[in-house]
Amino acid sequence: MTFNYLSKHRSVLIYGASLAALLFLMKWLEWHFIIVNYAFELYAGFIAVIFTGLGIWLALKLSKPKTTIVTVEKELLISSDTFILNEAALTETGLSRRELEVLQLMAGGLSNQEIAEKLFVSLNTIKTHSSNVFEKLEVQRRTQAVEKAKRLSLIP
Amino acid sequence: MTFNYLSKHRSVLIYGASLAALLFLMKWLEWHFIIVNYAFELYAGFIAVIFTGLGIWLALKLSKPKTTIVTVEKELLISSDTFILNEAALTETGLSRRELEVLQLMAGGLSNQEIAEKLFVSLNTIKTHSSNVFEKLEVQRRTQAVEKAKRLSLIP
DNA sequence: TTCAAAATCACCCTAAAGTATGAGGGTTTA
DNA sequence: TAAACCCTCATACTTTAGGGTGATTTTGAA
Repeated sequence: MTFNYLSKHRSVLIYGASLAALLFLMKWLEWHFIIVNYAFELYAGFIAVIFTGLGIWLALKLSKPKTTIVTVEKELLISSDTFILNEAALTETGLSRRELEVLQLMAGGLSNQEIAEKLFVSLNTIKTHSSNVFEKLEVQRRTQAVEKAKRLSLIP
Repeated sequence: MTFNYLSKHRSVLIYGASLAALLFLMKWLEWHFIIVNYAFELYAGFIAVIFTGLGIWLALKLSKPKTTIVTVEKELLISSDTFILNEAALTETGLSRRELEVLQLMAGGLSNQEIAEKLFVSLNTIKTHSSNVFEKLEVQRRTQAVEKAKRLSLIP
């Protein structure tokens, strides 16, 4: 902002200085070569061209850039695969780390036996865990547990 | 494009005409009031100011608007709840209408007994259907069936 | 160090799920 | 009309899931 204002002022000053300088040049020429009379039109044309250029330069310098804002809407796919665990729901349900782990494998379609093998624990342990999961999620079956867990964003 | 070019041309023509007219005016003034000698600076200043203005006008007329492209990313939720059944996958798996129906209820977390009651058929019928579903989806358990069905967009 | 969860495992029992086979009745299609 | 599905149901059997109880060991925080 401040820079813009300064540059604006400088441009005007430079323009004024140029005008003054040219007039002095004219005066000087008038006294040294008496050609004012028979070449007035030439001088006028010369000044006209010069100051037209100056005007153009001034205008370009001072004019605010005409900005055409083109709004391009860009589609952003959300949610699709950006999974963020719902910490709030997790703490509210009171699911432990291990229980969440079992729940995830459950959602993957694994049987309790397969989960047990994957986690290197006994089948009974998984049964205990899954029972706890059902209780904490307030459901009766694993399919319901998976469905609810997905709704709560506990699993992708 | 063509309009722009024409307008450009017209501006240049107007500028040239103005210049010529001013020179003629000068000439006329020179002949009618012999004030050329003692007011040369005044004339020069006059011409300078006039053509500065002309230059500014020209520049503003000719300068192309600077186009700034602003990309605005607009979040668009897609898919989230716009479910479209994957007909291709449906025909490929060879699932019948009833089997798909059972699959949907299965995904809702219903037990076979509940599905049977909802569809007013016997538990055995649902067992048969679900067995067929598992076979056609090439899975062993209902949780796997639900998972695969969702992947194939057979169910929301 | 102590105490409370959390994790582990074992039994027992019931319920639900899944497999296999057969069979009757309905619709569609070559 | 026969073949090919589809829907229905039954019976019998096996497997898996789930509920209940109790116990031991780990672990993390006060």
